[in-house]
Amino acid sequence: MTSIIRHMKQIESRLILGDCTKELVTIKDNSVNLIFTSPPYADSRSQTYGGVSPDKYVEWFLPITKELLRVLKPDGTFVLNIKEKVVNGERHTYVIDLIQAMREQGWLWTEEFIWHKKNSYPGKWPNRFRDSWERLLQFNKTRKFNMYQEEVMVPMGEWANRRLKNLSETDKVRDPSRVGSGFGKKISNWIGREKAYPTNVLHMATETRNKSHSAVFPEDLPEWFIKLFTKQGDWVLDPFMGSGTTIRVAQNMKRNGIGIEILPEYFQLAQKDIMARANSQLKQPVLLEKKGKYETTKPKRRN
Amino acid sequence: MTSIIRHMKQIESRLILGDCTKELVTIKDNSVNLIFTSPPYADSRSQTYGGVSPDKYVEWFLPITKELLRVLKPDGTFVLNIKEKVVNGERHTYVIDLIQAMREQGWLWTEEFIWHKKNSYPGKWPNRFRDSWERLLQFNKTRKFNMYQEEVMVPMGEWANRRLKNLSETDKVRDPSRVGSGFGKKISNWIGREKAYPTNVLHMATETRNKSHSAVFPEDLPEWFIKLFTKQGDWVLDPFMGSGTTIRVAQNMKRNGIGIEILPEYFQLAQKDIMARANSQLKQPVLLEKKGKYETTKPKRRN
DNA sequence: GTTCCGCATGAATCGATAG
DNA sequence: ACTATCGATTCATGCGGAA
Repeated sequence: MTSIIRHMKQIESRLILGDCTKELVTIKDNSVNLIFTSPPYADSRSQTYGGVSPDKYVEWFLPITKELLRVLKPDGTFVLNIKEKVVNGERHTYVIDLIQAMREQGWLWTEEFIWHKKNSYPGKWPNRFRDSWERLLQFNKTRKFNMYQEEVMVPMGEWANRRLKNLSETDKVRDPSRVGSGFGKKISNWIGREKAYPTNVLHMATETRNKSHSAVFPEDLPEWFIKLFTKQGDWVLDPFMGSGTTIRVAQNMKRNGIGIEILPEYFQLAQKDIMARANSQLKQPVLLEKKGKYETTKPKRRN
Repeated sequence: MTSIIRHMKQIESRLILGDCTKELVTIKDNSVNLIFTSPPYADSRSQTYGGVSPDKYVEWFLPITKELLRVLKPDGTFVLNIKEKVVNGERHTYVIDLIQAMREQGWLWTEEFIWHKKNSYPGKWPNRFRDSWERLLQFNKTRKFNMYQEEVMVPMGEWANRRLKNLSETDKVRDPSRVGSGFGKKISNWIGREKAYPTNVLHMATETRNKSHSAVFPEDLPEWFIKLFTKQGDWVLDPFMGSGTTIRVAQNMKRNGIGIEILPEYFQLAQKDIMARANSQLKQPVLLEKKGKYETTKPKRRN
């Protein structure tokens, strides 16, 4: 089943109930600007998703990434939030295996961001501390991808105020590094700046807001990447939509969204939420289409 | 050339000038409790180390890890500080290749800690932000390894921080930000208060103190792992000693040390520093032995 | 002694330009 | 075309001198 929710300014959210291994074929080649997703981790959430065994994870995921490679625009980006499971006391290698296999498919592994989960659960095991970070793997199709770095700049700290008060003579000229790295500094360049570029470590708390879905990331996370890699009117895809965080954020940021979810409960949650937001934002959202062999929700149509 | 510096309580630091691919054979099987090292990264420091090309990195490193596997005690731990280079806009895979190759050698990849470099270099590029983290890969020989988790406990989060801040404002005690990071030396001040186990994300600044060696990590880093994986009298090995940070910290913490360094300049720095500390601590350090084909430093003997 | 403040420094990377 | 060098980007930290 597919719902297409049209918002103002021709922005729409297309929600698909189904298995992304099958539903991705309905998406056109080179049509998506950003894929942001957090697939079911191996063997986890087994009660909800059926679980994929760690040993078969790559085999299971590769046909999907192949389709993602097809639908992504050449200047688009794929951000994959993933974490390997500990199996029998050892970190399983399916994530690094996946990176290598995706490179063979043609993906470029351009970056690995770290999501530091500031408020991760307390707890430890006899041979292990709490795991409070996850990988955000960035893949691209080409080296010329769009990146809107200014959009995620952060306010400069107090440092600027303190440092820029009194400029010495060396500050006014470029001061080259002495170790031959070619790295230098020119302090006077910073005058008047209010913002600084971030790093590839993201400090964000986990969110517990949406209790009906077992694997929610904070809205900040997709928001940051949507800002960084898309502009208004672009297309954002989440093939493992869950309760719809990514697509909802995309909607709020005036990006078109395509979300695919296999489980009816989550699909309905996402649909309800996104319709409600469209409602409150627009006063005239339109549920354009709804079709499929099996109707799992009551038809919903407002104004 | 080898120097053996004996400290009080039978603690000694054995410093070896030479190539670790050759010198490791002098170390007995199953004799080391912790290996903590930061090998030269691919292609970096080429002016000093000759540089290993990313494509040949695994091939170059594997014979060394094989020896390390031999000398490590069954309940010991190997912590490898490493980072992949960006080559032609893409993260090179030599680090993940290495993990896989080491597993085939018999290593268990038990954990990956993240070192978040709070003060990483400035700079951004058209398609990349500053890289402000590094991997600390934990490998083990068996699943039953020693881990002294209580030794690295940190004050409880918010609660303790707030309390600490109030204290410091009224009493002007100390810089609270250091304590907040949880990994400083001031933790001992808070014994008896509420403590929590840390996570696998370590927030530490890179060090700018040691001007003669270009690639120093902060002392806090080896200190944390030495606390976690060894007790007094244990043996710590660093096959890429550099200017001796790991062995120096081990010495201060009353662990025996073995450090191997190929470059005479760094070796001498390490030796001088470790002798000096032994001197100041003990009043009676003994330089027990010094032998080798080539003497690169003047014999040094103090009592 | 202690606090304050200026200052040099560093496992970097990309694209343009030169050889 | 292919490789080597160069310039640009920009900030937390510890140290040391000053107050």
